[in-house]
Amino acid sequence: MPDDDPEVLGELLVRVTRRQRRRWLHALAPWDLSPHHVRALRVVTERDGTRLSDLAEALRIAPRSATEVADALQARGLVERTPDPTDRRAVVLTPTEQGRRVQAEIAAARAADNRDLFARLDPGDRATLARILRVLAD
Amino acid sequence: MPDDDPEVLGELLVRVTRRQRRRWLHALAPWDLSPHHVRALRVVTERDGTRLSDLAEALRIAPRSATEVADALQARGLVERTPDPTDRRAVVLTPTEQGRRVQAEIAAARAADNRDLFARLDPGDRATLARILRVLAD
DNA sequence: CCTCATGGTGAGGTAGCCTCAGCATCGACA
DNA sequence: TGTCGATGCTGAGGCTACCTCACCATGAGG
Repeated sequence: MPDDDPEVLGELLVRVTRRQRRRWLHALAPWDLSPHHVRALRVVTERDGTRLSDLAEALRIAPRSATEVADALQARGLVERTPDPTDRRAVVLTPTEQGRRVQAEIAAARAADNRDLFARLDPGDRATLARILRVLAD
Repeated sequence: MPDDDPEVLGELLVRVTRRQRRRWLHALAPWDLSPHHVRALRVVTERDGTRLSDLAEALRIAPRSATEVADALQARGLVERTPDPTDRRAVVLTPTEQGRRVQAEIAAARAADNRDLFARLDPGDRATLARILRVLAD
């Protein structure tokens, strides 16, 4: 089996990402948040004033499920629900002070995680990998 | 942000694998099997005569959950439960004829999927990618 | 205004995990 | 050889994260 066999590459790719996912899960433990909640928190802190429907779209889940994600983040004191001033049907989510802090901490943890993983490559290989991945990501 | 920034690399990596996962999910639709069930079927067809406890370990789930996975595959006529001749407490799973056929078809689909994805790279880049991923996979 | 579309949520269902308890059997040891 | 803790599987019951469907309030265009 040659080294550029697509099967081998696919297998390697899943191995690397599985490994990385596990590391990430472990790194997340201190905050007791699922990756999905983390993603939601990130969406909410990125664009200030996120509608539930926007959140649903960003997370690619049904609107009804976005309600539950919002409930969870709100219960943890990370976001607040406030009425949308421009549409009285709508609700916008805004991060609390704690939400912003947690989001920042988690972003730092992710950065550290990535640095850790890719530190095994020299700068040249990192650039090469980036180029190749860009081709695959389209 | 330089091209070899770990953050960028991490982001690219998840983008590529998310894309690939979606393609895979789509490719799997004709058989109406979840990725997890596919993985289970593969485990069972690889080593002939798989104990439930072995399956649980291979899938990294609790033994009780392996029972359910086995139920599902059995209900679809893909595997059979037979008593273990060497231990009357145990149950071994063996693929049915149909199970083997489905497993082979799915393996072919995966191969096609991988060929598709990596066809965008020339052989040199494929080999380079393999080398780099091997470093990351450890 | 009236009507239809849109934003959020209650109710209720499913899939896939889990733990705990229970039963049969195994294997080691007195 | 009888006993007893360990092992293999499964029933019962629970949790989480999704889903659809129905409902209500509000918005926006005739």
